[in-house]
Amino acid sequence: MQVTDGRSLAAQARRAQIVDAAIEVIAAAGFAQCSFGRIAKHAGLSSTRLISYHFEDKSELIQAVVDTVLGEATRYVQPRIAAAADRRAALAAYVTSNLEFVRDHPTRVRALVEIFAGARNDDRLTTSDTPRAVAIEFFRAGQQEGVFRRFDPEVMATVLRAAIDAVAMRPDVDHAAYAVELVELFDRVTRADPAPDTGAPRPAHADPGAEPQHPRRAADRGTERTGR
Amino acid sequence: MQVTDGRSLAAQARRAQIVDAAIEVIAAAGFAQCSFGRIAKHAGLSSTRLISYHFEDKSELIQAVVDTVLGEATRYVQPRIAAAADRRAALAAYVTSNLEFVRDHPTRVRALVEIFAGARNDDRLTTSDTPRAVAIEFFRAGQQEGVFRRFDPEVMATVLRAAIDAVAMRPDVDHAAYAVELVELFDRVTRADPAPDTGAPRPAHADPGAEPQHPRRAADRGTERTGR
Amino acid sequence: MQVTDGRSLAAQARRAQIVDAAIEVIAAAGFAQCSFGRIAKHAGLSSTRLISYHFEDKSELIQAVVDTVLGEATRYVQPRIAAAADRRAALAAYVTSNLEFVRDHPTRVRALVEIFAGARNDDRLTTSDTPRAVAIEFFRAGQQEGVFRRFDPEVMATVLRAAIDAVAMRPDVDHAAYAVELVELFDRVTRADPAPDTGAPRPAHADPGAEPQHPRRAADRGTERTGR
Amino acid sequence: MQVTDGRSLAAQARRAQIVDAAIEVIAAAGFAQCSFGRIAKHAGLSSTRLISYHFEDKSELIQAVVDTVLGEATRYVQPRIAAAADRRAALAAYVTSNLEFVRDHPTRVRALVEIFAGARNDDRLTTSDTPRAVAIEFFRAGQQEGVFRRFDPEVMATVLRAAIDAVAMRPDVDHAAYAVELVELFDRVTRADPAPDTGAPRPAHADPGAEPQHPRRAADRGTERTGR
DNA sequence: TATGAATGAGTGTTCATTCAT
DNA sequence: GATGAATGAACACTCATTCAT
Repeated sequence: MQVTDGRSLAAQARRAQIVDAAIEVIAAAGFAQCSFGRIAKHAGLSSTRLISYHFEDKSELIQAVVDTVLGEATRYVQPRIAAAADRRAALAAYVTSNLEFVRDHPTRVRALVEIFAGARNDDRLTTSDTPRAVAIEFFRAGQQEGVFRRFDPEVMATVLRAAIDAVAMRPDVDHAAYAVELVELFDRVTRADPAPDTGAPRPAHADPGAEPQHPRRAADRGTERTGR
Repeated sequence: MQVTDGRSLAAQARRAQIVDAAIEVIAAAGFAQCSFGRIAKHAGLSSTRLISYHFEDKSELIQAVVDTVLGEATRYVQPRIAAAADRRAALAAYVTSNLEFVRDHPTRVRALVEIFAGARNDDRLTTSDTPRAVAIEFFRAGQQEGVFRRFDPEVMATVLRAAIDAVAMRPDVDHAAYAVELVELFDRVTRADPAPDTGAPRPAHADPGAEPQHPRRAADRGTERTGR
Repeated sequence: MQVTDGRSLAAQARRAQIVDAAIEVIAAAGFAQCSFGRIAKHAGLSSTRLISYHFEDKSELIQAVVDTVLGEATRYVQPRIAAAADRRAALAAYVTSNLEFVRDHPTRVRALVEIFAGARNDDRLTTSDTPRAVAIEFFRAGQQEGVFRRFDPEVMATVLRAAIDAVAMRPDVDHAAYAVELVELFDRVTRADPAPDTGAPRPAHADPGAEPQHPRRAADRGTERTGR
Repeated sequence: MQVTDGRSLAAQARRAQIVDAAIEVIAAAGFAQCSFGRIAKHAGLSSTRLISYHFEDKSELIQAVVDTVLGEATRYVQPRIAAAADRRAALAAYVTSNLEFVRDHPTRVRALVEIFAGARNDDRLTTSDTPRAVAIEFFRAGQQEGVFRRFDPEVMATVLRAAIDAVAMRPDVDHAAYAVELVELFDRVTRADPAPDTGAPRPAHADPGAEPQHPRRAADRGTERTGR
């Protein structure tokens, strides 16, 4: 009975099996219909007792589903962001790799979205590192670097996550095309305005007092755009 | 016993009372927890029988909720869109009035979003005129007029609706600020690129009143689009 | 407001309409599923209140169904029996006309059979002149005339009624063929044995002390049989 | 936890207890009134939950009732038929043993008849080997052997079954007398007519042991039948 | 580690009936 | 003569959970 993280290997395998069954049930029938009975039937277990044996209660099972899928997604997306040459490429990588993960694991992502949509506060889901929070931080950093224009990072993060999650719920979507569109969309809407070549006053919403944008980098981006 | 639309006034009032109670229950506890029992308790009814007396079915009640809220929203938003000077102003009016409706009726919108998120296909909700479909048509028309750049109208509509609906689920949001941000965001991301041949400076916000859209220019942009 | 039997013509018509609807519901869905709600829906009534207005309670409605159909059947069958030349022809007429009535009014007979099969003692159905009682009397009379052999009239009546009622529940049956078979069957099984041409003792079950059978009539029947 | 047929002994006992209670409720109150609540009360169970725990469905419970009683009846009747010297004796044994079973287990047979009368097609009862089908086959075989006269086996089987089932619904009946009558009745109505060419006297009851059936005679009767 | 048995609360829905016009 | 509104009881069924091995 080898033990890691306080659980034997057999128990870990059982938990994983149950989590997988739960994911499939949720994705197929929705969070509301995800009962121990359904999961047990889907997993071929003789009784629901096996589930309540391995999980303290239902919310612990749901928590395990969230942690599992979120972990997988993070392990897929993060290195692709880290490999990006600069922050704008990172944004593109973020969108692209997220949509790739959705494409490759539609069931798991659907389950996640269903849970986030259906769970209530009293279900006591703890998601310390919610994707939205990560995105907010990402945009804030980009703005401090002067790569992104001035906008409310929370709003933009909300829109970004909503746009990605929406794909998971539309099974008919062409992921590749959607990805191209979304990359273009968020590139347009986040990029800093080009430095005005005349002395004309800047548009009101760009705060002149903020970190000035490096002309060189802006120019780079300009040509980059032209080349597309 | 005056009768409109085939139902007595008393019955209409009861139905409205029940629909309102259902909305509040759904917004507070979620679609999954919206049972006749909860609704009856919330509305102070003596038994759930009163609900099944006035509604054939649970799905008929949910349908009534959807029709009610969707009707209210449409009656609020549509005249504001119609009053806009041109399509880009209409887009701003769309975003703004939608967010105003969310701000003024957060409970009702939350209920609607919960239903759309939680309902499955076999719940047979009939929403002939789903908001997303309306938005798709809106963007398509704007592209034909040459006011919007080339993008996939379905993707854009998905993002637009997702962005608006997301607000309803975040009760802490500053609606006014959010509205300003979203207007700016969707203006940037939809507007047609400036004609590349003139070096003339372009105002950051194209004032629709100052620069009337001529069919000819729309045609120009058309060729421009073709060149991509 | 003309009145017969204590009820106005309009009320009589309504009652008949409701009775007809009840018959169709019972025949189609069974006695157990025959609820006021179903009847009202089938008859196109806006509420069940109309039914409970015209009938004291459910058992009165069922009683009305029984009386109606039983009356119709009696009015069809009785003259045909009365027109028969002798009792054996009357038996044939009984079987034949009963099956004709079943053929022509399958729905009504089905309803009747469903009621008799499904009703319990506490449903307080009063059928003073039940078909089985009539048949018992018929066989008893035939035996006294010496036309029928010795058998238990109750058993024979039970079998006769069961055989006829069974047809109503088998919608695929060829009524004409069934009628021919049943006539032959009950003729064979009821007819008095031919007078033994030897002095051999009669079979045990024929009580020699009972009314002697008229040789002439028995002979008639014998030739009649031979001619078939 | 010994296990037979995939169920523990305890579970089998519980199921049997519930089935027995269901039988008694159905026989006493009718199929329509057979609810989980009534069964639970009759069996002294604390809640209906115990029933739905041991049976997937109400229809599974009813199916269990049918299988149980039909199995018992078959196990009683079949060896008695098999022990009969010839087919006519088998017919007598069929009637007699059926009525004996009815006499000894009136409640169980009543329940069975109630179910068959009250169940509808959508109750999806699977009775592959319905008693009527067995009877049809029995008569067909007897005709091929030349033991039975020409008649429609389906009609005869319908009458036979209806006659037997009717007894179960008449609690006041003298089973022994009824059995004697029915045996006589179906013997008379099924037996082949005597060959018309010989003037030899024919015993009222053909003793099967005395007059062995020769294939040749069967052929004779075959042509005789063709002549009708 | 696993599991069969049991359970009370709650689901939507149907029922015949009563009340008040 | 007709009807809309209301109601308590019962229906089969599902739920997560506890008990006892």
